[in-house]
Amino acid sequence: MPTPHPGTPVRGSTTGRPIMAAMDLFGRRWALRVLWELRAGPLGARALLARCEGMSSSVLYQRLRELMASGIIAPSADGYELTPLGAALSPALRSFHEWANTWAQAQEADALKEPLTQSGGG
Amino acid sequence: MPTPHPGTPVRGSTTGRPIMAAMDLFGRRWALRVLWELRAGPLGARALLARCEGMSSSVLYQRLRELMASGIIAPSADGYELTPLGAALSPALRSFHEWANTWAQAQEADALKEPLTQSGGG
DNA sequence: GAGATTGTTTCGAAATTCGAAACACACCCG
DNA sequence: CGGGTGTGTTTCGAATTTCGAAACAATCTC
Repeated sequence: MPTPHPGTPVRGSTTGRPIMAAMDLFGRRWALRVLWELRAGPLGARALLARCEGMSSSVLYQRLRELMASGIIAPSADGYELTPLGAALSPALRSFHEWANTWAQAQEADALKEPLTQSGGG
Repeated sequence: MPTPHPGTPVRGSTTGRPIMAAMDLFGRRWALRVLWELRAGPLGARALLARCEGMSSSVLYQRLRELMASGIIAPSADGYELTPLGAALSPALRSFHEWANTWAQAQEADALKEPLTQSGGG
């Protein structure tokens, strides 16, 4: 399970197109979440574990290694922090966040339209 | 492994914050990739399998079920297609794509700075 | 130097994904 | 109608990934 790099074949694509390498990297459990938690500033390993309920430390360190190898995060005095490259992901994460809110609204709308789980919807 | 929904506890968060549900959903292998492949228009299951080298059909159908349950994709006459909600992910995917290109450039720059794997860099 | 806090690794168990094969259904050709 | 071909989908054992809990190391406090 090598860390994907742009320009190198990855799982899902032999071409090494950067977007494919990125999707291999971020399609791993907790990878996006770790970046999300680091967006506001550095955090230590145990702080990250505390914020990501259910993440096991073995996976955290696996992800940290991968993200460091990718140049997205780096160790700092206060734990781990986004590098400039990692910070460049912020627009994408923000866009993601906005979409998630749209999603939530759509689900609420659906719930109103389909009160089928209750007998006497009103 | 229930399909995550905004407003409902998911792996990694009991709060059900939409962004957490989204990260649970998209942090599964091939999920982002399937959306990426569908961004330009509908594709059938076998076409998706062909585009995603190495994806097994069992996982494809698992992801398709989850994405349908989430209202992100829907069956169409030509296979599967993004719903309006799914299409709303395009800005995020595009932003992601741009970042991946930045990443690739950063890696090229690094390669020039550290010709340590060759004895007589030049 | 004992206790508390954080960083990190280890390892068996559980969950996920792979990989290949099979079944079902429609379509086309003769 | 009978046989190929192409697509959609499910199944199941093997391989990989993640979980979960524990342990060890290093730092800081008192």
